[in-house]
Amino acid sequence: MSTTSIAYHFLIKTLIRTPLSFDHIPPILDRIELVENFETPEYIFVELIRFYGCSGRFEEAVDVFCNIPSFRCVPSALSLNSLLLVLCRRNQGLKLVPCVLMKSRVLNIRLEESSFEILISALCRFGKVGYAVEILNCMICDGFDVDMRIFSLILSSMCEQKKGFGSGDFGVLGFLESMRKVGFCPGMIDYAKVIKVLVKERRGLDALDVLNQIKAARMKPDIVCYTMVLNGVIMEGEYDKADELFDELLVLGLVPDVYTYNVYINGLCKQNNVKGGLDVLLRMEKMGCKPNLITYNVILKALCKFGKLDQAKELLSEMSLNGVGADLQTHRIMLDGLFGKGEIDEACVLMEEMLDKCLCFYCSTYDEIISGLCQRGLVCKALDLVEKMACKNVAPRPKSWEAIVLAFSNELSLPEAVWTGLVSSAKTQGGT
DNA sequence: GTAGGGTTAG
Repeated sequence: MSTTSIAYHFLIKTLIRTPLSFDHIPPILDRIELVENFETPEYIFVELIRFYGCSGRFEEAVDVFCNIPSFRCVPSALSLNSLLLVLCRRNQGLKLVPCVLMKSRVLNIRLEESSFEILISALCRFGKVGYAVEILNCMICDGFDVDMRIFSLILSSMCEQKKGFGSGDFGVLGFLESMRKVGFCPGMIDYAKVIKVLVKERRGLDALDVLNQIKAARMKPDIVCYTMVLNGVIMEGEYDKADELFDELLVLGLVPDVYTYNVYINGLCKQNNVKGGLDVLLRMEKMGCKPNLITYNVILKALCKFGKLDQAKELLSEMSLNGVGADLQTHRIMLDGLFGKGEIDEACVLMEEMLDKCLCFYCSTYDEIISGLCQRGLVCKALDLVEKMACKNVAPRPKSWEAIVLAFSNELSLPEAVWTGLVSSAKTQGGT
């Protein structure tokens, strides 16, 4: 390498580090091109491309790349990749990519596996998985060895697409199948992602199918996969299959964790088998698996649904003894349960407690309680609650006001508090 | 050998 080229490289490197040096670069390049006659090393262009690209000057970066031959240099995938990398960072740069690819053909640059990888990851990042798949197919056709990471990346992007990729040949399952034919060996994470999407799309039986595929590939599905599939079949109401799955994972020597138990208990509760749910709760504790908030909420909800309020209250104190604090959801479940069983007084107490504890969210049961009180002629009590809600900035819905006004309809005039409440309620409704 | 992917309700 010539001393001159080293000097130019130094000069350019220095300029790149100097702020606002854009104007100084073209004259130097002109000089190298027209006055000097050394073979310019490619890495000088790589640095320039990165520099322009990182400054958002995509066109200039592309110009540098296209003009490389004028500098007595044969461009390779090295400069192409550096250009692709910067262009692929932003949508604006991405638009120039097709042009660059055509130009690189003219320049006789053979795309390398790494070039494809850059393009595919960019397309996946921008949510254009369809194009990523097309490029993947090109790679396969051209006889490239595709890195497993690329398959996983595309699969994972497919799974993250907002619009479900659904069934058929163009879905996740179709992709998985066709990629397996060209040598892709999905790992547990790949399978888990596919299962997750299927369950999310409420296709529990397809998820079960994938679980069987894992087994067919002589792999042992792990507890996460089992848990998701279990959840999937339960959502589809396939409770027999759920039982089979639970037995199966035990036979395989997998240890259910709190997620697994929660899903299973939820399934039992959905079958109205609260007793079964409680049994499993005992069993998991015995096995050393601590129930969490979700475990309790699921069972509490089932107990309340069947009006087993005493048992629910018992479980409530049990959970706090176990160090699991009730959350908003827990309170809502209990409130609904109490109200549903007609225990308005207790529901009132709980409602006040919730407001005191600053669990200050709007809850439709509040309105039901207020209406319920009004219907029983306990309008003063209802007004107390409304006031308490106001203190916590929780506004009753119009339904509550209607009930209150109705309760006063036999009287000559509404109390002032009701008027102001009504007015501010109207304002809020108008504003939203 | 590792991490990582998973649970109620709305």
